[in-house]
Formats: sequence, structure tokens, C-alpha cells
Amino acid sequence: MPIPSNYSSPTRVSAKKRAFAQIQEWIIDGTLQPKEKLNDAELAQALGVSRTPIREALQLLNVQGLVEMFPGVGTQVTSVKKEDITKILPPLGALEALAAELATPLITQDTIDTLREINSAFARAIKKGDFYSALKQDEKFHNIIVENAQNQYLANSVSNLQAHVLRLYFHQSIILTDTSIDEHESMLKAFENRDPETAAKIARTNWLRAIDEFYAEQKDSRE
Amino acid sequence: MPIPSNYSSPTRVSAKKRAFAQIQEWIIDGTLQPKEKLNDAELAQALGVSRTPIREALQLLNVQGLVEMFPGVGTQVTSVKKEDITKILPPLGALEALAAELATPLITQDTIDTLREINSAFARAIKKGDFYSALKQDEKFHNIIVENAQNQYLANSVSNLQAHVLRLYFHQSIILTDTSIDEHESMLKAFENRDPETAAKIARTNWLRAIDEFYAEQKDSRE
DNA sequence: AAACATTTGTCCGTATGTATA
DNA sequence: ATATACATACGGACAAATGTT
Repeated sequence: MPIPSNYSSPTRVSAKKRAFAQIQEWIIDGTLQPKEKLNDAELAQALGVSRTPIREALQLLNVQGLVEMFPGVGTQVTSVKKEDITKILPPLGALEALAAELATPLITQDTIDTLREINSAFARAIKKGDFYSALKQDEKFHNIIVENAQNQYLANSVSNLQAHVLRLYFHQSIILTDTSIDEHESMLKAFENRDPETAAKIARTNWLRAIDEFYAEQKDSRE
Repeated sequence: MPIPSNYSSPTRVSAKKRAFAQIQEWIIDGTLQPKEKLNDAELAQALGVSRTPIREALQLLNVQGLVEMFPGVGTQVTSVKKEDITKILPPLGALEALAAELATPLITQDTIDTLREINSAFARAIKKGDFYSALKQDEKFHNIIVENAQNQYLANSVSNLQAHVLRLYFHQSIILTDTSIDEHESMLKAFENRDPETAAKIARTNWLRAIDEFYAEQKDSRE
């Protein structure tokens, strides 16, 4: 029986990592609801592993702020209020603004072209009303900018906040609008002009605007 | 035999937390050097616990970026170059600027007075040449501002970066100068004037200046 | 007040994987 | 290439702590 040569690479991940990814996904997409109790023995059985990797995964999720642990009492999914976007987006906006600023002198025209393509896909998804796909494109767009800032400390800080943004999307706090399409293009223009201040300013606005839009939507739905 | 009434509270911490705090301290103060190998069995014996809490503590330190783990191979203290301040301080400065901005409308005169006292202690420590004490006062000063921003996501992001700043201090990358004394006072004035833009700008400069001073010092020592 | 039930915290043995002789 | 040494990854059992009946 022939053995595929690329056998080891595809799924050689530890039980801990699989548990982490799976539980995180369940929390983000709402399968595990806020305040829901997390019993490590149950999760262990559900994922077919022992308690050890589950415990370790839960501790990492605790650091990320997705679960809270009460020693000797219990572990649960952290609660999340829709208004939390007002807490999460300002720091994320500040960091993404810095990322845009730092990336400006480093980014290549090739990368800018790639970003332009992603923004087109983002635009198509928005027009089609496929908001989940739009969200993924938006995430890809911003991640490429962060990568190009070439600062691991910055990248880590951003990724910790991003999980929360994703969760808020599933809790209907984040609304994607076509305003972002033009903002993205303006950022690309700023990159091409090597204008870090403008790039930073747009990046920040791009995130903070979502706060205003959320409250406008809230107001609409009350009327 | 009388039992102290406040017995349970003082040292009722888990082995994991003790291990985490101890190992983190050793890494920050240089007892455990960059690139040094971390054997969990050894650490377990040194701290008088089993390997489990050590493993868990190391995983948290890994997330914090103080240790790197190579599955199945080994765990070691992350390397740190003095130039890393140019990577760490920009995101920290951006977040502290945001903290100052958000704290401006929320901070009370009482708190401002407390900050002024801390800045006096900071000034005295600088004049005396007691830089470690100055560092602790500086940390206290900034932490109070972050607390008053009342944003847990922001506070978490900041504290993750702070451990690295402390380690850089012990590696002689961070230099404290008396310029900070006046900058702190200017921030307090901005708080009293309820001027968030100015407060944010000073907070950011206060951190970024350390980069310039580091390179000036490097240059001096070459001459 | 005390024993109980539940859940987390810790210990240690074993399996698995990697690097080296 | 095989074997060997070594470190991590995981599993399962026990101990400790908490809240409750």
C-alpha cells in the first residue's frame, strides 16, 4: 500500500490545539453561549481526548478573554454585551492605525494590488448581501496590513482582539456597510502616496465608524 | 493556639499561579537568560510541585511571548534584542495614548492628586539615581491612567506588553530620564483642562521618546 | 454544623515524537 | 539506518476546595 509522501504535514496538530480551535469556534459562532458552563470532563468526552488538553485549551481561552475561570467553582463562557463594541473597537482601531502607519513605507506595489483585489471581493460580497464572506475578506485585508507592519508584538495584540470582533459579528453587533469599500481604497491610495498619517487616520476611522453605525441601527430598530 | 483571622486570604494561590509568577520574575530579571532551556521536571523540583502546574505556567508565558515552545523538542526563554524596544514601544504608546484620551473625561481630581504624588516620588527616585524604584513609580502612574480608561480589553492589551518593557529595563534597553517628570505633569494639566487630544499626544510621546534616547545612548557609548 | 456532591487542581506514569550517536 | 536518550504530550487517578443539603 503506497503511503502518501505528504502524510505527516497536513493534520499533525496536538490535541490541545485542536481543542483550542474547536472550543474557540464554538464560542465565537454562538454554539457555546455566553455564561454557558464549561465542564472539562464533558468537553473531553465530546472531543475524544482526556481532560488535560481541554484544561490547557481553556486556560488559553481564558487569557484571550473568551472564558472565565472561578477556581474550585467552575468555568464558563464570558458574557458579552452588544455594547462591548464600544470597548473593543477603540483599542483595535488604535493598533490598526499604527499598523497602517508602519506598513506605509514597507508595503510593495504588488501587495497593494493584492489588497485591491481583496477589496473587490469584499465589495462583491457586500453587494450580494453575503456578509459572512465580506467579513472574512475584510479580516484578510486588515491582516495583510498588520503583517506588513513587521511587528510581532503589534500582530499579537491585534489577533487577541480580533476573536472578540468575530464573536460580536455573530451577536449582531457588527454591521458591515459599503462605506468600508471606499475607505479601503482611500487607504490603498495613501499607501501609494507613501502618506502614513492619512493611512493611519483612515484605518482608525474605518473601525470607529462601526460604533456609530451600531448605535444608529439600534436607534432605527426602536423607531 | 490562636489562629490569625486573616489566615486564608494572604497565600491562598494555586501552584500554577505561583509557578507562573516566579518563572516570569526570573525571566524578567534575567535569572533565566534568553535562549536558556526550560526543563519542566527541573523547574518542578525547584518549586516543589509536580510538572503539571509548571507546564501550564509555561504555556501562559508562551502566550505572553516570554518563552517559546517547540513541540516534542524543547522549551526555552525567548531571545530578546535591545532593539526590540523599537517594536514594543510603538504599540504600547498607541494604547497608552488611547488610555489617556479615554480617561480624560472620567478621571477625578482626587485621582489626579494621587498621580501628582506618584510623580513626585518618581522625581525623587530619578534624582537619587534609584532607577528601579523610579520604574515602579512610572509603572504605577501609567497603570492608574489605564484603569481610569475603564476598558478591560485595553487594560489586557497593555499588561501583556508591560512584561516585555520590564524585561528590557533589566537588559539595559530602557533608560529613564528626568524629561518624563515634566511630561507627566503636562499630562496631569491636560486632564485638569479636560483636553483628551493633548493628554493622548503627551502619553504617546512619553513612550516613543525612550526609543530616541536609547539610540542616543548607543551612539554615546560608541564615541 | 457536618457530610455530600461536584468541579477544579495536582500528581505521576506512560506513550509519542525528535534529535543524536 | 537503527538504536538510544531525552523531552514533551497525554491519560487517568487522587486530592483539595467550594457550595449545598
